[in-house]
Amino acid sequence: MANMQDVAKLANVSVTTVSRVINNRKYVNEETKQIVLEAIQTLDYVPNELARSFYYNSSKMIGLLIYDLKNDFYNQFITRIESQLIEKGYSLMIGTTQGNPEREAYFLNLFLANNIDELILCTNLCTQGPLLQKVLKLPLVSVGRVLSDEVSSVSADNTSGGQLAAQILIQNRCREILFVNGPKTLHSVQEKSAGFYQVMDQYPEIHVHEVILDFVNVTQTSFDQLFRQWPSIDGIFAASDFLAACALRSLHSLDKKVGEAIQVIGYENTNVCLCTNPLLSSIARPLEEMVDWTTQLLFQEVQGDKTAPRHVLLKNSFVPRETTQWK
Amino acid sequence: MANMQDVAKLANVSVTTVSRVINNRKYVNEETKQIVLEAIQTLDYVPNELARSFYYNSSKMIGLLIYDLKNDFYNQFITRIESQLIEKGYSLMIGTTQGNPEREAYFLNLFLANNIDELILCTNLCTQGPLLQKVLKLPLVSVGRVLSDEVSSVSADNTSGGQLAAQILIQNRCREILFVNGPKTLHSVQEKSAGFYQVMDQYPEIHVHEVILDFVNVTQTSFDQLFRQWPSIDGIFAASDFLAACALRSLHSLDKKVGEAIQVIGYENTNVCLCTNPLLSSIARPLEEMVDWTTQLLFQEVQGDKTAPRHVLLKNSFVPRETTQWK
DNA sequence: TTGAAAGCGTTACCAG
DNA sequence: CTGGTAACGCTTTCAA
Repeated sequence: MANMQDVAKLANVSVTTVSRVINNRKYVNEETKQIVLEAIQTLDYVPNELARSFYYNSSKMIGLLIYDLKNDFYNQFITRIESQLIEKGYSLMIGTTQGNPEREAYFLNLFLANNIDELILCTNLCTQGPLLQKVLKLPLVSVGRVLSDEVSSVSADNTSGGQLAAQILIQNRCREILFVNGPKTLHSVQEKSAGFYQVMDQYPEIHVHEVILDFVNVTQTSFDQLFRQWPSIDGIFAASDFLAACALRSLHSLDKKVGEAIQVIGYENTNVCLCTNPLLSSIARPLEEMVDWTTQLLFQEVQGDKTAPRHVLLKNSFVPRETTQWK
Repeated sequence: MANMQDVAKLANVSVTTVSRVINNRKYVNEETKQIVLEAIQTLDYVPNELARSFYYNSSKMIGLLIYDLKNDFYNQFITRIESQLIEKGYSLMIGTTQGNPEREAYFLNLFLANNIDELILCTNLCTQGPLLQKVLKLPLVSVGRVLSDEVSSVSADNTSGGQLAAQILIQNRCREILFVNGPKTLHSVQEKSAGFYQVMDQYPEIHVHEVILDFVNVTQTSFDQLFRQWPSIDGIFAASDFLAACALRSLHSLDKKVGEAIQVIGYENTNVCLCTNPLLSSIARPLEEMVDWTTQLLFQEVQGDKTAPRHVLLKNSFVPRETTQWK
């Protein structure tokens, strides 16, 4: 691969001049510029970004740590934020932890060693000790959860999500509700519950059955049993769309009219909602707003304002589809 | 951030010695080593990977260009291959083209400028001219499609996928089949059709209705009309799982017993299959094999054997679920 | 077993 | 407007 020296030699100028041409600096004669550009063309010269990053000790890279790539929300998040970062001349380095502490440490070290300029966290951190200390020195933003007071964050208010679901079910005149919750250890689950019951507690005449199911290891049969146990359920709030999808299959085999005799609301508005039968109504996080805030906080931090972490909390919204009736 | 000099100074040795310690070279006294390691500890020193890459003119990075992150198959692909590459000391730099030629060029240039060591292509390329020339000089492997004779590739034989679907439907005694195909411009679609008809043409008594639908802009209503037009359809082969999911919703509203009165087979075995009602049977690509071959070809190429591109063609398999009956 | 110095490709500074 | 040179952090070679 040709380098700046080669170009300089061919164009009969100094490397300094070549550098000036490449970076579009002033103080270079138009004619000289043309000669240099030609030389660049004929040599197929590409500036070595590695050398440049090395010199500036800044890679123009932003690390993004995430649990995995399966999540629809974070997929859309990545797509949108990547476009915004490209515009600012940055690109994304993505690491998936898979819930594996070693992978987490591996990627954090990789990010650090590659001098990423900023860090976006889309997952919980289990790293401790010196590595964590180094990470916390970076400008960073946590997305979807508040990690600590010191780390800026952008998240959606799960409490409002729970409230919203409760309100919709009540509006739709449900009287006996199945609340399919996730593991209580998750902070998001706790918030969701809190919001849900905040509203429900105002309606003592409405009965709520709460049940805790694993988000991934669910099958239709888990629900078959529940519906046999409580046959007069007329509303369901599921803590994930996948959970809701399983419920729908069970309801179908029991010949219940979903959207009429029984209302179902999922959570997170993933692509699952577009494949179920009937199409699943769900609670959605404000994607665009979250991305825009993340970008803003990120570059606010990079301005050196590392002393003032901010926590942005946004509202969820309801996306009606076929599993809820609405006027 | 501390650098090697700082460590050397603190440990009262030369940078050379520090370098030796870091890289676990021999010819360094055990005591000296301990002193250096301590210095590294106290200074929180992290070797600057950028400087190292710069020196070696190799980033230990592998570029991966992909259409987007929504695809379940490629998500799993990335997850698995990333683990294999990490083991070999490489990491992944991911670029999503979104079908945008500018984005494609942007990422290819980014990869080139960052001296990626190898390239994995999980999408078609529309880049031409000098950029393409530079890209083709890299060791690269195309996944999912044969790009050209000169580029090694790993893909699944869509012809076999089409054959497989036809065989299953016939085994299950379908007599009037709806073949919901995608746009003929796609190479994969052509292959699939070829395989499907290769088998079907041997059974003149079976009737096939072929219909071409857009993979993404489909709704249930597209199917409502088709089933009204051909009410005695008893088998469906859809060119994508999403297409099949839409068909299922339509069948449901028409009260057809799926899996009994009518058999449905999707394509690609995405997570969609786990959300439909009933659960969708589908044709799957051999993920593990594809990843393993990709890794192998990649490192075969990097050994300098750039002159002998190989094309690996693997077989698809059938994943039975609830939309097909089977003994 | 250790260290001094050259070199990787680029940019910034200072002289001309 | 142009060019020489130091500097960025690390590895390697060669000499001690």
